[in-house]
Amino acid sequence: MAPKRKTFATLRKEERKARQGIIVDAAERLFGRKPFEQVSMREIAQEAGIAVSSIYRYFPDQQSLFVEAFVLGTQEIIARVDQRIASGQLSNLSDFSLMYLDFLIEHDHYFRMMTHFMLDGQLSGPLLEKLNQATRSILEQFDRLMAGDSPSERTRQHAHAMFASLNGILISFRNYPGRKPAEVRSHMEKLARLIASMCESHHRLT
Amino acid sequence: MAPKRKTFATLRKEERKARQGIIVDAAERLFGRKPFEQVSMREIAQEAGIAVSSIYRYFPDQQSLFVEAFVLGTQEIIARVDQRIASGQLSNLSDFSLMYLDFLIEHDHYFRMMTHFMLDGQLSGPLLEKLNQATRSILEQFDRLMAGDSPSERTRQHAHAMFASLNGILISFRNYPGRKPAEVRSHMEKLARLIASMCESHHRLT
DNA sequence: TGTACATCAGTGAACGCGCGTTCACTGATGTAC
DNA sequence: TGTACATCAGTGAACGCGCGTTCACTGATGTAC
Repeated sequence: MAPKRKTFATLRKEERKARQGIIVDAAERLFGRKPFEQVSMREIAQEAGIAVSSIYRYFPDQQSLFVEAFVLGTQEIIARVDQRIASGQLSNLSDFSLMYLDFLIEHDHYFRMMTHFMLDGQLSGPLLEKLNQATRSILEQFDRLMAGDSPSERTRQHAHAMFASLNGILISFRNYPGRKPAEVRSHMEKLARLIASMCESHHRLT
Repeated sequence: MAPKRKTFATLRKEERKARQGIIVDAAERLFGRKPFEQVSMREIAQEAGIAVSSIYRYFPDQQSLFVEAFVLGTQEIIARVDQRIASGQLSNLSDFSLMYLDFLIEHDHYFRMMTHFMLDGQLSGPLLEKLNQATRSILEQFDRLMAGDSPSERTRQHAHAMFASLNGILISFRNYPGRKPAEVRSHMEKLARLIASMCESHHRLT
């Protein structure tokens, strides 16, 4: 009895997870179309092809749903980076920075959420913990790449500086007035490369 | 008749400006207490000691009022910087960066607004223009300080990088989990100094 | 000086809207005996 | 195999709230003759 029940129960769990996924996917599709703060539960329901009230079977409230979407995004970027590092691309800081930048330019909604959560931080306990974990993971990626074999306080600082700078570039020039998206992007990349090289040489020399 | 009428009219204008100022001040006081997106017209009215509908005698809508508050903030920071530069303090990039940082840490609501507008950019024409002008002014300050006597494309890039990095520091570590405000601040300052020195030496050397 | 009129600050009450969330219910599927 | 019961996905309609904004009005002050 125990194994059989377990299998059935597991299946249920999996189906539930799959349904949650459908809802999150619908939300992310909408995030691609408009600022995520403006996406309502009604819209998500419509996009997912279900009733509004059904969403509440899978998420206790709107914030949890949004945080879930954010966390999935984080996992995606981390997986992507890990893979590239393992395959030997992404050896220097400049490449890594560009990849981080490009990911966030393309997944703009994800960047918006990140900024929004960083700016507000009015989250209840467990959600906040999830988010901090996500941010920490990203920071560690920077850290690992710069540290090479010997992590140190100094390296950690450079990693922080680099992380902050890239976020700052994304914030500060995203609405660069009078520029086309492609121009904005190339300007951002130029700046990222500049800072990365500054950071690298400084880290090497001192 | 012409001169007399003019005087009267001018007085009226000035009184009007003064009343606008009272409303903006009330708003800013509230911004110090809670995130500015959460400040409602009703609250501002109460804080200013007037009726809600009275606000609409002085501002066409909420957004204009907020933008006005933001623009005044920008003017304040620029005036402050100009003064210090004129008086000979603030000769190097590091000092300048720290001052910029400190201003935004202390006027947190101002930083929030800045980020919010940068992130959204869903403003109608004239308001958008006002904001861009404000941002440009700040960027020019960076530019002027680094350029010394010979402005160049390269200098401009370094200024941009510095500007972005500082904004990024403010965004990325403002909710550094488990740190007290004083610790956060000193961490931010450390990073700002690090980047400024990287930037300075790089700009000098190459 | 007195009178009729224009201007404008200021107001309380109401409008209309969109939102997140809850409720009571249906119907299908699985479980126990 | 049949029956009574439990579980749970899914739903449409409604609740309640807070918000920005508008409206019709009052009363004070300035202007013209």
